[in-house]
Amino acid sequence: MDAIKKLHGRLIVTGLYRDAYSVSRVLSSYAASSSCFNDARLVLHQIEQPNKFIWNSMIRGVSQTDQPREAFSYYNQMRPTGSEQNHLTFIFIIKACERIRQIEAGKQIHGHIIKLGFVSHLFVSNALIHVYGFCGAPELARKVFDETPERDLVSWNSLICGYGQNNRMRDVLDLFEAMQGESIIADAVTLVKVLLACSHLEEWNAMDKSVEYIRVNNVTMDIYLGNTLIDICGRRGRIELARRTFDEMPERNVVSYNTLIMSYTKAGDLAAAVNLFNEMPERDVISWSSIIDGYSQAKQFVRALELFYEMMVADVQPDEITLASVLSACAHLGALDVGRGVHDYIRKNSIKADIYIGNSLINMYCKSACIAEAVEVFEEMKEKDTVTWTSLIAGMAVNGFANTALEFFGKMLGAGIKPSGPTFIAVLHACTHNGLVDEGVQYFNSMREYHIEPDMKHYGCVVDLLSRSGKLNEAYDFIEKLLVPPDPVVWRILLSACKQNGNVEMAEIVTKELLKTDPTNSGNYVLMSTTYAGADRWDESMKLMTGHKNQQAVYLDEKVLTSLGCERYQWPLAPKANRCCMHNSQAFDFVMNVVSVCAAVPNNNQLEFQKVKDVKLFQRNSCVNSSSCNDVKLSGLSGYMAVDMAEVSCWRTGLSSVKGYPSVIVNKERWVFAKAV
DNA sequence: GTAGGGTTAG
Repeated sequence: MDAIKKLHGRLIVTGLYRDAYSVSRVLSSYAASSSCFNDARLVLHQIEQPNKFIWNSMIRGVSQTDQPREAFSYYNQMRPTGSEQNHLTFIFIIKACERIRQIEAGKQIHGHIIKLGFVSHLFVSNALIHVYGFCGAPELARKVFDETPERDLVSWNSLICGYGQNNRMRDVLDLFEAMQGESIIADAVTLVKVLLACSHLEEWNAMDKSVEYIRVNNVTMDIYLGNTLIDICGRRGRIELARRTFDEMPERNVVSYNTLIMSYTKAGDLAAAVNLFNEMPERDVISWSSIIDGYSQAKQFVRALELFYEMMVADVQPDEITLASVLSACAHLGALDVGRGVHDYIRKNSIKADIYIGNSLINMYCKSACIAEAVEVFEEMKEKDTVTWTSLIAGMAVNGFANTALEFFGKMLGAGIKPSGPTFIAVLHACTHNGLVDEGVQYFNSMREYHIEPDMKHYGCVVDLLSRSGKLNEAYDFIEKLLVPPDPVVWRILLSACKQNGNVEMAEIVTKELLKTDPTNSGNYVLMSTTYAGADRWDESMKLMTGHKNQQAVYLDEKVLTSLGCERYQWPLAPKANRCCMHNSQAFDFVMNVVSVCAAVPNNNQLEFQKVKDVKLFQRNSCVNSSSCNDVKLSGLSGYMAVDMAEVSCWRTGLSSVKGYPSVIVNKERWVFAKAV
């Protein structure tokens, strides 16, 4: 382009700028580059009688800018100046129709083409086939295709692309068949569309045949075809075939790498994805988004955020897809500060705030207990779907706004938004946290009216609902009457309610049930043991505990303990002791209690999150029982928070279930039980 | 002097 500018300058200096040939070369080069299109406009103004070459250059050029509509203005200026359109004029103006996606414009141009006798021009009719397919009228494309006297491979491909564009996958495969009937050899372009159609229709036989076709007919495996093959192999879980395709491709580009990275993360092979990411010669926004998403899928949320920072440092602009993924990582971590930063970034950089971004923001704010901000985002959203409503209702339900949650559920139904399974989980949580037992049961019974089949999570919610209000017998009967075998989680919810209610008898019955199906889960022993402890039956409690071997040393800094609010407990630690031995699931219990204490500090988010951060530090040195964590998530026990290996998210609540909750800790010598003060 | 068809993320 510098050379063109130089040439332009010389023309002006030497007075040759009126020389039609030289000037048109300069104009054509300017026009072909969308960043220099304005220079083309200026040059055009200097030309008294632009010829068709110049008009064509302008039409082609402007179609590629963000003002493709202007192409019609140049097209309409052609005739009065005495220059006539040629076949290229039509090819270029049809591209402009495609850019603005207006079929009416295409039809109008089609009329001109017929009038001026260009329909029989192969490239022109191919362009027509393509524009009709692209603008949602594959029938019209077909009509041009059928009526045209001459066809080539591009005619077939254009028609096939039109069907593909309009999700007419079956027609794509039919046309491929028809091609073979006419002994036309397909090329890479055809095969890209055919393979995608097979993948959409999950026609694996047809797909294998198409791959065979490529081999038999020596179809060139170019970048597009290779990338497509990697993609669909990856989606189908045939990761080794995807890799082989990648390795055998004569040429690769950033899409090849991105596609294979996504195949790996989908297959759960994060290490391979990371290796590939590190090997990439260049990375675009999709590369970064894919690897960030890969870390999130592997639940490595901290690492996901680190990659996001690296992306910013590498000066790659994140888009709405990246940011939605980053917000989800923030939500998992309860990283409110980062989440707010992302929200700011979205506003300041006019990132397209689509429904995914809105939903992610709501989720992030709700997981950070910032319901007011979640509502603000909700109200700003132009379009809302089931996820939008459900996220907000769930956030309200577990953050002490149960009534508002139910009110919003009513509004959701009123707005004609279909509730989903998770919506009912949220609604049942709201009832549980508000003691609305009968209403909760009614909601549960109404699920089938919305064609939603309750699953184990819903059963868990109902058990939680009944047992939290002391209806342990009803909860037990409910479990007994289930038509499917109850998940251990469901029993465990009841068991922990027995503990809360000090109902040792039922706890023993439930534990017996639990040990039948889930004997290796240390959480079961802990719950029963602490139930005994709560009833001052220390011998039985100790026996259960020490009989279980899975012990692990964890390091507890006294300062950390104090900063965690542990002074609320009677710590049997020697004054200078800085470590103690803790059972896996006691470590879990410990975290639970501590976070509950944090959660009970009203209106002090900052304090709360500071503490949660420390809990994370603590957690890193311990082995927290992850199945217990899932139980917590499901049941909303212990102050409505969730803990798991890689995350701590803390939801504040007005209730404090801490009081009277026995905490089990241990000193160097022996297990000691301490009761909450 | 200017030409037509295809691939990746929630």
